[in-house]
Amino acid sequence: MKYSKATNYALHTMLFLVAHTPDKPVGVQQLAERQNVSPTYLSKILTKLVKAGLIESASGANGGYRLRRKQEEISFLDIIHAIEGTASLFDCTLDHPSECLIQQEMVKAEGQMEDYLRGKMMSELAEKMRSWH
Amino acid sequence: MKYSKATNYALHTMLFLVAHTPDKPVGVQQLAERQNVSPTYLSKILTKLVKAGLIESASGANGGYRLRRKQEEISFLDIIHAIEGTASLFDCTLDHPSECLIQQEMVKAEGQMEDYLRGKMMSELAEKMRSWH
DNA sequence: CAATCACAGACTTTATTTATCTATAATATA
DNA sequence: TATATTATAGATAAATAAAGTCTGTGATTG
Ligand code: SF4
Ligand code: SF4
Repeated sequence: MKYSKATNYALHTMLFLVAHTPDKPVGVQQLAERQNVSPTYLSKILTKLVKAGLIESASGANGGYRLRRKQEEISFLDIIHAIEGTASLFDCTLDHPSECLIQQEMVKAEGQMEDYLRGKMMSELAEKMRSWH
Repeated sequence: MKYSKATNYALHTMLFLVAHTPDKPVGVQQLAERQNVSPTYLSKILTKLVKAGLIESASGANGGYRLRRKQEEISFLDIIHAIEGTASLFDCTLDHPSECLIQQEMVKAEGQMEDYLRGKMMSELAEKMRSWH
């Protein structure tokens, strides 16, 4: 079990957009270079973020991506859910999974992780960034 | 990102071993039937649990698997780590991941889930089982 | 109109997971 | 001791998922 590289790309892109000057859209090419990933692939990932309402895109010259919400309203969980989906990490494969005890505990455990990620906003990260980089 | 089916099999097997009469080893055939999985495949999974020291195996007639520790000393996390490994769920693929802020937060989030799983013992589950099944 | 950009879908490649098959080693018991 | 029974190991195959490419289309700017 691993987070996908797509999630990694998405998180780093969001962090960059947050740290970057607001309002001016950033093209996928620039974003892709920083992460050593092909623009077309990154584009596919960012489209998911667009559909999730986290960023917005502008076609044409001087187009690109920019934040849609304020950075203090974007959580890690928002981004991760946009990429990985919201399904549970654990699926009881047996026939009566609706009341599966194991399943229940696994979901609770996952909930702990999600709670943390839900509370972790991009603004906080950007703050730390500024004092380091 | 999903937990593997192997983890599911391992957890259910452990739960069965805990709920079952202690001391008498249980063969992989019996364990496999309950979960609709091939004995050889399950065997491979259980061997990981053996190597992790959670259960022990006995060859030959009347052989099989039995718990090695007391059930109140076996946590969900023990089982999951035995199957999935202990590596972090998130790998920053960029060049300076040692001090990656994103990585740090992801590891913390994962730690929340692990804390829950570390505290969840098989004995507690077996308890609930008894009052249901 | 021409250049620039995002989007969509088909496709390929690579990696991982799941599962099978076969042969070997250990053990009980008849 | 011989035989049946059971776990283990390793090679391999099949299925699934993730990662990445390619190409064409549509929107926007200037
Ligand atoms: S934990 Fe109990 S209820 Fe859930 S699938 Fe396993 S046996 Fe069934
Ligand atoms: S979060 Fe900052 S330090 Fe970490 S990889 Fe991204 S840019 Fe580098």
